[in-house]
Amino acid sequence: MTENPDLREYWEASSMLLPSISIDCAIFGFHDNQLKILLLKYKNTDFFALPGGFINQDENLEDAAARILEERTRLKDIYLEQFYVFGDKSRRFDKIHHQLMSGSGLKLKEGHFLLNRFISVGYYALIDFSKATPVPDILSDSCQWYDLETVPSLIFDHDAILNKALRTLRSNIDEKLIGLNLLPETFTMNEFQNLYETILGEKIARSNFQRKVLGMHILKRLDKKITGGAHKAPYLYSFDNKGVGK
Amino acid sequence: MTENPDLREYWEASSMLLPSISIDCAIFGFHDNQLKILLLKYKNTDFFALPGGFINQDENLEDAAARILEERTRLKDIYLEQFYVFGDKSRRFDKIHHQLMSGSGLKLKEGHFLLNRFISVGYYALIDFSKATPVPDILSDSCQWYDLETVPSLIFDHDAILNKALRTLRSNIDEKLIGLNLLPETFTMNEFQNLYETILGEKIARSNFQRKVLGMHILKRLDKKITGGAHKAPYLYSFDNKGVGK
DNA sequence: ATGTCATTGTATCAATTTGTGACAATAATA
DNA sequence: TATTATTGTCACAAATTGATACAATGACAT
Repeated sequence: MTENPDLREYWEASSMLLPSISIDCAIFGFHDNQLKILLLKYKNTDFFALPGGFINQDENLEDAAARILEERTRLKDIYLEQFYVFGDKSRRFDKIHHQLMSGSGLKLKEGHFLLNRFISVGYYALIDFSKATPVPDILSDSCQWYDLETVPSLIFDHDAILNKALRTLRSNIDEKLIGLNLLPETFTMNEFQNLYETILGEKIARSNFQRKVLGMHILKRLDKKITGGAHKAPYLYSFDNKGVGK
Repeated sequence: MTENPDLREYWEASSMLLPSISIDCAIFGFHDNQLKILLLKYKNTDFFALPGGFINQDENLEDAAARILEERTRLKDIYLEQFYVFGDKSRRFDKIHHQLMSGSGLKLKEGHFLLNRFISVGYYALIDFSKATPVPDILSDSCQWYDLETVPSLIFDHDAILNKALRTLRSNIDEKLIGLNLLPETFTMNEFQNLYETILGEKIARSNFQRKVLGMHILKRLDKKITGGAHKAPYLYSFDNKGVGK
């Protein structure tokens, strides 16, 4: 039933993996003033999920998360942060897995490791949207960005996972210097403010925002200016990496 | 070599457990104006560790943490919070486990589950010191409170775990209403302030602290007063549980 | 070139929050 | 009844945050 050698490999790797543990990644990007989330769609189904994976026996948890992220985005050395562990006993998704597999023309043998209960470590990643190259995994036919406003509903308990990721993102917005990872190299104050407003879901007074972030001394003002519209040109900024942030 | 039936049971339960995953608990109490941590000392060794355990196949992660906590303190329904997952590949503690076991007159067979790599979910618990009854586990001869100022060094990576727990506790002090769980039913403003100062490791101006916490509207002032010393008697307070906290 | 336009950078003042110190009130003790 | 140490509260200063105003300035239209 499975002739594809990649699939075979995927299948038989389970003895190299730590049992019972998985990783799910909420990968955030920012584009067109919208916060985006990267989702997989399983082949021949309408099932969406957060990218995830497992941990190799000889791999650090952190490295496994980074690897999973790299596999879906082609990006290395990315800001990643644990946000929660999902460990309910209901996290045995055998029925859904059977459905997902049949979408790929596969049948899971009884006792297959995917049919077990998993405890999943949630990581969120913040990436520069323009640099990512979304790559579907072997069971999915698309890996795409979705506006957070209009996310489809997700399988497993991934709705809850995404929700928790978002709440953590919001509450970390100041201390974790989130802009640094979601914005491109250079950006205007306006773009930075839009990111804040989008994550927090509320408007911020322009002049106060400027005062606040300049007061943090994390920005370097570039003397160049941008060619925008019929109005005063804004400065460009970049983050001033003096030992801070990723 | 092992004749003790409890030990036998402990031994053979491993097939009921989720493999590769453990839980470690940093259990905090507050007494004599000191923040305390509950530690186990392994039998016939000088090895100290945070209380920990494993997750039953049919048990929620959260419930497992609560059970482990209850086993060491006899307390149910306690404030518990995840703070981090420790997942380095170096977390295979076979050598130390062999040493620990020989303290209990035991020898681990090759392939015993304890000799594998574990990923550990860290929980911290806040408890009312006066209500806890520390209970050693089957491999330890003491379960005792230690001043955080003078904690002995811990085995495995438990020093790092305790450290992370403390940092999380500090940064959560305001939003998580930590006093509610560490203080007895009723307490004076001074005791509350001492708790804050101890956790944060810094002095707070008395009048500001009072203004701040009263402004939170989480305290109920009890009209009674305490019999203290030769000075004005302070009010007693209790937490005003209007849907907040635990 | 010149004037118009929309947006930007900064200044200003009000409102709120936080830091510091002072002081009267008061249980227990002498 | 006076003394003492601590408590609850207030009053003011300093700092932070919120709201608004306004001059500066690229691009475009004329």
